[in-house]
Amino acid sequence: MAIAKSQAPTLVDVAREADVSLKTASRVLNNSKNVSEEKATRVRAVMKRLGYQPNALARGLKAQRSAAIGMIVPNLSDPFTANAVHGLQEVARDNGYAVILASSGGDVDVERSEIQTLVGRQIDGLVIAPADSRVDTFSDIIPAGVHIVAFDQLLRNVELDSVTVTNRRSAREATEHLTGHGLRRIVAIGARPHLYTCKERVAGYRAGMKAASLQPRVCLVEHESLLTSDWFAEEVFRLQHADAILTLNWVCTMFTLRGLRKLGKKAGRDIPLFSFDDFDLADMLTPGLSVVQQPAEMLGREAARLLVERLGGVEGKARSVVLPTRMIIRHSCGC
Amino acid sequence: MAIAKSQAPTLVDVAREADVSLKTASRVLNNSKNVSEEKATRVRAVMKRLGYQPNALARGLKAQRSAAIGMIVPNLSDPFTANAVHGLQEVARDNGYAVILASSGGDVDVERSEIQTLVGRQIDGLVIAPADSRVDTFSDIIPAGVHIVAFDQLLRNVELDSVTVTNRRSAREATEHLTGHGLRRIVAIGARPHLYTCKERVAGYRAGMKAASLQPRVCLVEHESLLTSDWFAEEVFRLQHADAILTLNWVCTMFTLRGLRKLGKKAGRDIPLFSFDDFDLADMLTPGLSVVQQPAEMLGREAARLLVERLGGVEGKARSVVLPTRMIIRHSCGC
DNA sequence: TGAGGTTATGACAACGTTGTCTAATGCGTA
DNA sequence: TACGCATTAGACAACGTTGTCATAACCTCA
Repeated sequence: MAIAKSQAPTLVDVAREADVSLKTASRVLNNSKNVSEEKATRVRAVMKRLGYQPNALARGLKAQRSAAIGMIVPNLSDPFTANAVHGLQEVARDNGYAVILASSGGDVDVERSEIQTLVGRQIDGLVIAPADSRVDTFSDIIPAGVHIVAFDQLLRNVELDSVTVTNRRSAREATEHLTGHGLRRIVAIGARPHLYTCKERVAGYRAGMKAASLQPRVCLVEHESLLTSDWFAEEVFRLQHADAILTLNWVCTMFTLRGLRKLGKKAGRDIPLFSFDDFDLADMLTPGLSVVQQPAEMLGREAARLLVERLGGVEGKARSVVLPTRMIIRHSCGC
Repeated sequence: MAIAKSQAPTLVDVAREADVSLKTASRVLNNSKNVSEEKATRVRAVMKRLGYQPNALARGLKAQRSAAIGMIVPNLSDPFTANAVHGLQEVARDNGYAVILASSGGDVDVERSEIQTLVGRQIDGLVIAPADSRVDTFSDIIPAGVHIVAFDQLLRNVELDSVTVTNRRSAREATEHLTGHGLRRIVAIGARPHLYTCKERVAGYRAGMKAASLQPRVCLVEHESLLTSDWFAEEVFRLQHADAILTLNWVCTMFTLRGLRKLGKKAGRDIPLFSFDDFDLADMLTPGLSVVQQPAEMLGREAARLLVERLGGVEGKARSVVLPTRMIIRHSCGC
């Protein structure tokens, strides 16, 4: 193991070594004016020699600003989320912010407690994919001055900066694509109906069905894990007589593919399927999955951008970034 | 928007409101002894009323301990990594640690600079999936007292706590499974040959081939993106006359599936394939992909556990946790 | 020559918390 | 009564940094 410093050097050490006052060393560190070139050079040399690294805790304490942002996601295992965090993290880093990650597991209470922890860490801003879109369950514990960006989901009755996709339109277009194939008993399958994305996508689906004068058939469950093969047999096939399926998020798609297979039905071949969220290898399934692709990484980048701008002093009312999705037509829809 | 505190209350505010000294309030906060039940109750009530949240920056500064750990990963978009971070984050949280996430993109220089940032943030420990296993490129910038856990990769000539899987044995078993099918010209395809995992898996593959008295055929590229269909046509088929393929990580598998398809060959059907890393829907491909499944989330949990134990005061020489993988035989291997 | 301004420098306090030390009180015991 | 000891309480300094202010040296121009 390489030689490690037994004690990390502080600015006081630097100042002493360079034979200047603490304040002068501080000025050099911050590139302030009013430091002679001679001393500045000397200080910089000492910093380099000692491997000096400013203490972000002390800085943050003094400046009332931690240069860190929090991000709360429901579940990092979802590729959509993982890619979003990836994008967010890059933009944050490029702007000098660290990202403290927390996951709520979709539970409002966990979410709340994670937020409190983050607030205690003096985050400058928070990007949150709310676990429940019905009410604002957290603004009351976030001090003024900590900016919030709602990610993916929106909250009712709250004006927050937000980043979302065209959920309603995308769902409608996907639905219309299916009705365009002459399919009539199209069943929309979604989960966590209290989420904004779910509601919007259902609304888009309904609009698409209505446009084709078809009766909507919505099957929602509280949690994706309820999408078992038995459930499909009963709800989707016996009750709704499905002749096509629209899944409203990635996890639903997973469970649907598995549930159908257990019933001996192959998605796309035996029953047309359109789904939300693209993922690696969706194109390698047979038939390839037709999907509404969400720009996950870009969503993360935009969330970071909004937040960084706010932290940089941008004022004004809440801004909403709505990114378009992309329909990727493969073959599972019947094409 | 709910009413937000115009200014987050400090312990001084709490003490004043409760009419006790700052120190007494501090004692209550930390459940120290020597506080009368009466004052303790009063202080706790005030804390609750004001929504007091301790300032982690100040605490960390005083205690020389931030209760945060850093994690550096090459790429969060890889499901293996995402799941690992997920596991790590949970265990860290349950032990009172926040996770600051950084990604290196597999670049040693980026890695180094990210580490310096994290060190500046006074992280108590670091979990790192090194971007290059050849040399220790970072221990010199990490102060003594900051514990390190090597994740997934190992470093040469360095004794660090580490969490890895049985790379060599798993690769050997996968290889032997293929040779067991009577396949002879099995080509191993890997990327980033400087990584420990790659070397180990290649070694395991060689052992497996040797056991069957077969000539090893190793095709390594610097980066997965070089695995184009042209490359496959030339390297794998024209030069090596492959009659089966073993891919050594998830990204390789992605590129291989795509590259083969462009050549009009279907992995598993036209040419047997075994691969490292399971992923969602690997079972839904036709044929289902036979894989070496890595316990990604558990790896993350173990890394966090090792680190938390060290931070809790566990001494002694470096500990290596090696987790077993699981062979999931579907049909792409020829079964 | 001297008033007024600019530049370079450092002493000191403060951010919010906790460790150290001292003080005051009550109580049991010689 | 007087002493020691345990308990409770608070004053103060310190963690590492930066903002505020004071000071000294050096200009410039009348």
